[in-house]
Amino acid sequence: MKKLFLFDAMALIYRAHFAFAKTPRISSKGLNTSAVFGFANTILEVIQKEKPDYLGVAFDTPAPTFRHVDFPAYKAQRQEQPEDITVAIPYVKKLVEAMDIPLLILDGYEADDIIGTIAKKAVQANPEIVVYMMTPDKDYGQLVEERIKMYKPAFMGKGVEVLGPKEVCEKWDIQNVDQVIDMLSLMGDAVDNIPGIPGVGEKTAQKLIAEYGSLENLLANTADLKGKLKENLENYAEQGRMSKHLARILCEVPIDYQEERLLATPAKRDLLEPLLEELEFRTLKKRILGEESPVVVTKSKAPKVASNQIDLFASSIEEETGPEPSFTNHKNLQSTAHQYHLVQGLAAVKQLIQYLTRQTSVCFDTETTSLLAVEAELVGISFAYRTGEAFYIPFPADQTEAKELLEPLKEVFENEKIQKIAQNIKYDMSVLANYGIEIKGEIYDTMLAHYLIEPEKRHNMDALSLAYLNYEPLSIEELIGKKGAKQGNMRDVELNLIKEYAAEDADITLQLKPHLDKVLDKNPKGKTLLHELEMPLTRVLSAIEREGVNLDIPFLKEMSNTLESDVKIVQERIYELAGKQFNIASPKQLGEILFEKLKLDPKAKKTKTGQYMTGEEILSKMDAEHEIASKILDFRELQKLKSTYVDALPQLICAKTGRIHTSFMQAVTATGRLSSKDPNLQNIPIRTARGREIRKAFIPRNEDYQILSADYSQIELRIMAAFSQDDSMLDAFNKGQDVHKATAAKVFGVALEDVDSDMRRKAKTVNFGIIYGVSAFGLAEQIGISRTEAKEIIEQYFVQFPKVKQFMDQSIHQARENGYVETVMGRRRYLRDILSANMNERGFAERNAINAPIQGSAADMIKVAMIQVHDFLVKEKLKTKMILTVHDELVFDAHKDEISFVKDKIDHIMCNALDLGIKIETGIGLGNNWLEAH
DNA sequence: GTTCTCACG
DNA sequence: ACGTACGTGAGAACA
Repeated sequence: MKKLFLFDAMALIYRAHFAFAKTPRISSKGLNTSAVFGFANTILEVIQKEKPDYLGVAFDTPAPTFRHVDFPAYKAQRQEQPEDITVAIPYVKKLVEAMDIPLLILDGYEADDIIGTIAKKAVQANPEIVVYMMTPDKDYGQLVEERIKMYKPAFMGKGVEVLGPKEVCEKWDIQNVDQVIDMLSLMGDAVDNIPGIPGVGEKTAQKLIAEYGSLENLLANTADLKGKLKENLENYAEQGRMSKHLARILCEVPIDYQEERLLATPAKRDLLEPLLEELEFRTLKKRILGEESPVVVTKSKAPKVASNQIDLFASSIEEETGPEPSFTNHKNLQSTAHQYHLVQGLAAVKQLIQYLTRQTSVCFDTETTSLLAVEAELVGISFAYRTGEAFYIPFPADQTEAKELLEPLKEVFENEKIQKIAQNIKYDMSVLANYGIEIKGEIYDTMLAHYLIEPEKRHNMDALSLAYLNYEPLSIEELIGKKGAKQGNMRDVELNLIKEYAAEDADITLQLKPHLDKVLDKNPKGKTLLHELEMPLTRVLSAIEREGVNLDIPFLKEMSNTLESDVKIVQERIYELAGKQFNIASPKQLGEILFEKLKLDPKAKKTKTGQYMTGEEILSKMDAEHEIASKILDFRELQKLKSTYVDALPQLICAKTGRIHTSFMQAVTATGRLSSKDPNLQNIPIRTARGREIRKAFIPRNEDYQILSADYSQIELRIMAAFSQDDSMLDAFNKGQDVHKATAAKVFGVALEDVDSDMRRKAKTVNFGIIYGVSAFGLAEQIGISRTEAKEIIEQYFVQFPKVKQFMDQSIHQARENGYVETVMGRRRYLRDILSANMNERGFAERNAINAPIQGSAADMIKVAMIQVHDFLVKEKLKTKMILTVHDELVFDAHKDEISFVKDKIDHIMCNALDLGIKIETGIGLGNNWLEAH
């Protein structure tokens, strides 16, 4: 058998161009050679591997085709041809000429029509010939027959895909290849702007074609159907017929089939050599011209057929999820009589203490002047120990007097035998700590109890009261007004009103506890998490927050000045480039300048609200096109650093302590992580050189101290390895290998020492992707490769790490069975959309099913470590203090005399916090600021 | 108050 | 057919 290879040049050029979108090949003269390079590579690979007997390259022409004439909107919506492609086309033509391959071009016809015609004529003329159509375009499926096949070139040295009639039918799930046209006429084709029938996609089209065989037969029998589908088929019947007309590849192009013209011949060395030199394709040149005869006419084996690709998240679940679980054991407090007492004066307080100290469990709530615990002054405290009754103690504004009144209450708060219940107890704990009172004994936080029951719901007291007690408590707004400038002060609230409010809060919190316990008792792990993890952690967090962090203010002031002048310079340049002044920080104005005034290529669609997208991703793609793009990125970076960090942080220094005190939120994230706010100290810059500088402002309390930072190495990936028990991955970690490198070696099928930086980079991204619940699309976006290539990499990953795939499937399966997934310690995340018929929702839930146990287990681990490290520092009465936690990192203000001792102990605790059956490692650094400590 | 953009793990 | 990696918080613009 002889082989004829026909190339669809434009389709291959587009494919190559976008495959290199993120890291284009640029020649020293600034020419983007990605498309030419990709095309050359493809053609060369085919020649060397397949040794074709006949070759031809088909091009489209700018002249209108019958499709344009019959349907004016044809390809109208296609984005304008990228400049880089326009420039590439003449080079591709030159290349084809130099290789002495015939160009197949005819005005009024597209490449697919030409290829179709030649293919059909070739097999008719020569019974000894097999035609391979080189194209990534699925429409060619309609032309396939026994001796006409589609040949999809593949990247990365992976197997190519050859599609005969059987494969095409399988791919589309149809009976014969003619139905490819029917499929396209129904579902349409966005690329070619074939409209299709509204509301009909691949799945619906498959069903319809399976039943009716063809578009015509379907349209003749719409009476069988019902609903919207019927309506659309009837209303858009004509559009469907037009679509079919457009989708059909014309095999009667008026050209002759001259076999001898297509015969493969050696390249024209004198033309090819200078061309490759000009394009700076040095290695390619060696590959082609190094050999005597690059195009060899020989017999060859049939190409291998690649296995069918796997749809990662294919699922047949169609059912809707059931109703949300709700709590029905309501009791209406409004009808319940209550007694709220005002307790004024030392004598009355002492009397109350008599009652309180007889209890094993007491609920309390503090009223203060500020939401910031470090600055808050006590206005009152309420207590409750039995339902329907509560006590409110007002405190004098004079702080000395307040302390005096508070002193006897130590008997309650510092009593080890009394359990203290409160809503968001960390706040009350911190406020009381300001007055020298430590809450001892067991603590119970209704907010955290509910967080462990339903992490994604709201956990404020009003919501809990409504959900569990069917009662809407007095709102704080009724007392002091809404948040903001107009908000009043707790101190100014009338005594009887604040008594009702405060006492009620304690009463309700007390009543919530048994309801929450009842739910938690059904989940013993959740109960353990509350008492053994979250509650002890609350004390640690309170201590960290109160400790605060020292900031180098003069340094930040200096940095602010520098940033200000730099912003001005960049801003002036942008105005100059734009030709007018405008608000650069306004995405709306910026979009208009960029895409309307300067007419730059918007690269992406608009946002939902009809605005141009001007995000980092878009602008970086544009920076080759226009200087303004990179200047705007500079402006954004500088502006962000200045406003969010450099200028904002000094404002938040506490007057009392001279340090900054963040709040670590313990009941916010869906996965079990902490979050940090006011200020957020978990997103201090580190990725860019300029941003990183800000970390120099985080300094030890004085010269006797240093900053010590300890972070887990690859913690989420290790957890993934432990969960999946994948031998290769466990092995890499236990041998202390560079996992990303090891992954690259496996996925790209090379020896460990042959992994280059690009392969490692890709493998690293894939590893992250796995943790997030990969999609080919997401991975392609992330590393700037084609979706096909991404899909291949993912497939290869799962071949190499089969148990990882198994783990992912298992997680999703578990979520479907139970409605939730859980971490090592049993922290749950409910995934109500896991059975949703909506692909989007379900896909989201499925990715969460994979990610939540991993991210959440890492959170469990660092929380255990924090508790143990804190206990150690306290027990040893060390001066070293924990001051921050950033998901996988702990930061300490470490006394120099203690460093050597503390460092090893911290490392040991972190590495052994949880035993997952895998080696855990940390990185520990020291320095005179946070940046140096890394 | 919502949207966009961008900082972190 | 759709939109697409997981989890956060903050500042500025705009409605």
